[in-house]
Amino acid sequence: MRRMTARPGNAHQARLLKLLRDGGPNSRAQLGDQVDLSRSKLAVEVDRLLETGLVVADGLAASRGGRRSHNVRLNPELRFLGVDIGATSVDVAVTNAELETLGHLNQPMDVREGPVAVFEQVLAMAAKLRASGLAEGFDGAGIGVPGPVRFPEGIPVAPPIMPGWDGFPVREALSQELGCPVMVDNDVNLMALGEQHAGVARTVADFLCVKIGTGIGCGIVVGGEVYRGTTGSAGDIGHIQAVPDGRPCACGNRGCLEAHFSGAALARDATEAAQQGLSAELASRLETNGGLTAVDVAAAAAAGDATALELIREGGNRTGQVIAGLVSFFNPGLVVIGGGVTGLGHTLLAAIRTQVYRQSLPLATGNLPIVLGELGPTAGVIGAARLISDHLFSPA
Amino acid sequence: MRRMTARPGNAHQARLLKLLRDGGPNSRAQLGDQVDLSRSKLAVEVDRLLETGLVVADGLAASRGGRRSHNVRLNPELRFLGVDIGATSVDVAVTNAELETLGHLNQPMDVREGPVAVFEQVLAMAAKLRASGLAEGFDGAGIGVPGPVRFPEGIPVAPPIMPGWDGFPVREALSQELGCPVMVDNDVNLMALGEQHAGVARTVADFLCVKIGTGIGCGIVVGGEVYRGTTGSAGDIGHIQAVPDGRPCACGNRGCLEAHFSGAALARDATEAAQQGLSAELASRLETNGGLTAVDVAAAAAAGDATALELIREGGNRTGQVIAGLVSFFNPGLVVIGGGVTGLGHTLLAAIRTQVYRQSLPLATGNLPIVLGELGPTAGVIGAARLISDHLFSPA
DNA sequence: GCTGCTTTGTCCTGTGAGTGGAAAAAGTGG
DNA sequence: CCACTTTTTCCACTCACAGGACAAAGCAGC
Repeated sequence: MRRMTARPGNAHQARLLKLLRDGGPNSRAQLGDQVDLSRSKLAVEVDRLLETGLVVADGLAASRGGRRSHNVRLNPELRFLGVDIGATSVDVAVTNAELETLGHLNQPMDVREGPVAVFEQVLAMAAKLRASGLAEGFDGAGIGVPGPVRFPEGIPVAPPIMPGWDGFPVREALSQELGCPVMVDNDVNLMALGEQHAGVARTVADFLCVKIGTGIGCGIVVGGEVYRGTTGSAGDIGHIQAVPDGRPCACGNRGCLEAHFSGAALARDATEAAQQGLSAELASRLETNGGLTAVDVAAAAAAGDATALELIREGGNRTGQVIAGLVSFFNPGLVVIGGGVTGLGHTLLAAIRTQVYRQSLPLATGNLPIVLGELGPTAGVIGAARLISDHLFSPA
Repeated sequence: MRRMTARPGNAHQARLLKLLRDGGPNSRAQLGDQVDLSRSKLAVEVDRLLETGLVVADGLAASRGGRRSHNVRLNPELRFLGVDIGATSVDVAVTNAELETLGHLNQPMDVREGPVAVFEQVLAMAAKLRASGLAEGFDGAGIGVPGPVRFPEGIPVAPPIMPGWDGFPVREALSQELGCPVMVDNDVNLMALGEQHAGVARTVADFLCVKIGTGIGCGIVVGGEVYRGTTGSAGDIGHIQAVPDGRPCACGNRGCLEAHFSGAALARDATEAAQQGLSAELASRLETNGGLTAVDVAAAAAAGDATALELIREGGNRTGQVIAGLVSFFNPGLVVIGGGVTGLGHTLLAAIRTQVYRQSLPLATGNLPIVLGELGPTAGVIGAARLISDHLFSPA
């Protein structure tokens, strides 16, 4: 199949495409109920979309009491590629134009190997998905990287945990390789987009999405739009001071949140505890696996290990303290917690909630849900697909 | 003069009004250069604005090499009222439609006397300004109050420092009394608007405006628009924890920024220091005035008093620490410091800068000016006038 | 003061977006 | 088969707006 290259010709068409993306197949009459256009105008725009091939006819709709309406839907052959590059693993997924995941691969990988090696692997994974018959090609791709991005150009800037990526033209390079439009963003922003599109944040205009993985970051959504800050580093909360004169951090300061709680810090603290003989559970795991990760701590906690629980609780307290500050400042309508350590589950959530509800003022917390993300590891790739579809479904 | 009641009939007219407000008298030709409209269309819209009386002819412009163009300007008889209610004083100013301050009054006053008493005084001040010939009436008024506001309705909600105001229909009541449209907002947001309109933030889309007065608050501007949060309490940074297990705060927690540094806290600490004999300078001022305020501390610091300087420096450090966190999170293009304690000047600013530049990452601070507000005590009233003019100069 | 050139303002017509009514087409339930 | 509903198409009409033609006004040089 030839890849689609069409873009909506005006704001009405863009609106219709997004309705079809978010609401699935729809009758012309139903579409008419949702947009404020006359029937005649709507018919014209739908016809034009059909001509471009972005939208196809899809049989007759159920009757609403009279003549049955003709259904339309986004072309089911459209394919988006969602890529979520984490610090220690990569997720690649294929979606249709309605952003339903058709296939999903996950592989361990170290970002520090640099963009060339990483993208070789990403392209191989994409090829594998294509080979399995899920796609003949891609109409667009969204890429998430674990660091700040100069968004308009799609270029990582000064990423602390991924040296070698600074200034690498990710968007340009991948667009070339994949032969389709590409958008690049911070992985945390994509998680926020994912939860907004298909997760817990569907109905909230202003929310925060805190991702606790190898590092800690925060997606900020203002009025339904991701806010990226002046230089693309908004939401970089890992280096907010959580403990005065606390642990030294890679950034050169002391007491950064990330130095006290994150996947990496948790693994380090757990190993330390195991070596000091504070926890038999952790020690045995350390021996078996030759190392500890956040997953081990989660398992130990689930098994009732007091040390593991305490580590989680303390980390949650630190995180909650920082989030409490952000809540006072930003007054969001929702806080989503996600990322690798969500396995720590309700122990973590409870600690965070306790801090926030205690420290922030009632007006800000009164009606503020603090919840775990709904999409888990797929939030990133769905967000990535959403990113590129938002781009492609906007007037050229 | 009969008050104007007209509003722009469409987005073009709104655009033109704002150009005339921000750029002063302008020729039709110049306006044409700034908006993307054909000359014919422009002429029609300008004529309609002339008909409404919002805009008047203003002679001939200088020649640009050919026929001289006709100038137009906002009706010079339009008057806006800007009211900035602080915790301990009230500012009232009259502006023309170009938001130039024509008259300004300031009076001490305690908000805790409640809305009825306060507005009695505000109305008296407005009447005084009117009586001095500056205005025959008002076409709109903007009101700033020192606490969170449910913005669409113009009603204070759960304001900690102004009991008795909760739920008082400020907008409705004042609109009745003044006989003109009224908009109400948090005083910090208005300061941000003021600095954006006529101060240091004219060219910045995303910035923070930290006001340190009796309390501490922060105006947030995202993409040129004030962000107010889900319940109107965004920017309420006074109760972010600055010192773990620090001083008890009126809100019930410990270590809130406001408990450690603010006009009130500074006065308290200075008094304590004077009583303990730590500073002769402060002690003598305490004796003379029967009490100390932030102004005394500023004066003592200017006179070189070590204790006063240390108080300011410590407060600046605390504030800087909190701001550093906000900078990491929000990645603004500018931070403005304002409010009553700006008298503390560069000692304070230096302390804040040190903290922020040390604690936040280079990508966020690399090109981040941290400056004092340019407008001082007039920022609030100018912001108030700007608020109501933005409202009135938008399509009905 | 006259002449050629530039800019500004006005008038007028053409175009394309969009609305809303009428009528035809396609169903449903009795 | 009939009365009624919904969907779709068709068409005439309105309105916003662009852009060209032309007149008015001003400048600079002679």
